[in-house]
Amino acid sequence: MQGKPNKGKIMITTGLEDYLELIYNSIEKKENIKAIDIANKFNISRSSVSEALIRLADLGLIIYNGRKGIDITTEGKVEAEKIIKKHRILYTFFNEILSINQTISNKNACKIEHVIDDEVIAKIEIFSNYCKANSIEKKFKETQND
Amino acid sequence: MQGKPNKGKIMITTGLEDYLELIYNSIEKKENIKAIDIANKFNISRSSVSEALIRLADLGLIIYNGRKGIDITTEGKVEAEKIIKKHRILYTFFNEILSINQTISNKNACKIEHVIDDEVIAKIEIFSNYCKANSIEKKFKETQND
DNA sequence: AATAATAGTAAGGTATACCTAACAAAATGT
DNA sequence: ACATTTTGTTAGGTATACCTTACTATTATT
Repeated sequence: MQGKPNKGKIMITTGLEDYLELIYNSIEKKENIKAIDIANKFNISRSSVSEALIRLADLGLIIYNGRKGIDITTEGKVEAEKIIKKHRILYTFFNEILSINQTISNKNACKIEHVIDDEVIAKIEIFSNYCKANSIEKKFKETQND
Repeated sequence: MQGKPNKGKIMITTGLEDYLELIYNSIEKKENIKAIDIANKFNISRSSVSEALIRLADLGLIIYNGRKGIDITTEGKVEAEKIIKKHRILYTFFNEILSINQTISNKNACKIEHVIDDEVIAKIEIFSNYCKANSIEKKFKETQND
């Protein structure tokens, strides 16, 4: 039922997706991400990260050379960007349309981004834009205060 | 990272939640659900269901006596109802507000219901009602056809 | 340069969620 | 009633995602 990576596609698990996301973001910020940073961020052991990085490298998503550093491949970037885009769309919907605080919006986006289908995400994005274009989120927020 | 049941609460895993949901719905419909029905529904083996039912019974959510039948406890009902409510709210939002077809709406509700927080679900419910009360979903749908 | 601290790996362990194969008990068909 | 099929259980196996402990290699401190 679980853990079974989906069909043919690359399809990595929730955990690996999270680690890849962090690697991508760090590299974008020109930060030199190391295995231990991932361990600290997600509160998992160094050895678990070690294994996970080897897996991501096996999947062709990163280039990993131990202490020499972690780099992301083109394919890895594409995957990471997909996840980050989902995250951003969900976060925006929760925070800006539903007026849910940043922490909860982020936490829920983090979990849902791994399971939601592209079609649904696409619709949420369009709908969020529609709401903003028509100030629906403002009108909705007003009904919430009374 | 994964599979780790959350904090103190009852907290069962995605798979167990799905099975409990089916058990609850079958009992509501006065159907006599058996282990094999669960196996067929979720495409898993009889032995996996056997284990899962023992686990649900250990958690106090069902009463399981092999061939003698599956029954749900009060606590199990409460848990199942929570999940089913989340499912319903998500399904309605996807299908009626975003105009996503029933199959995709259902599939995504099935996955998200296990990870979304109560606060977010509550807001989605209120927002869906607000949309319907103001025919926002109809106006949105019109912009989609052009 | 020598020592101490940090970072990564390896080995071995746990728990979960599946699986198949073999078996036993119960339900069903004739 | 007897044979067949169905259903559930057991035993043993796989893969994942964690863990701890011990070890090694590198980096920093003095």
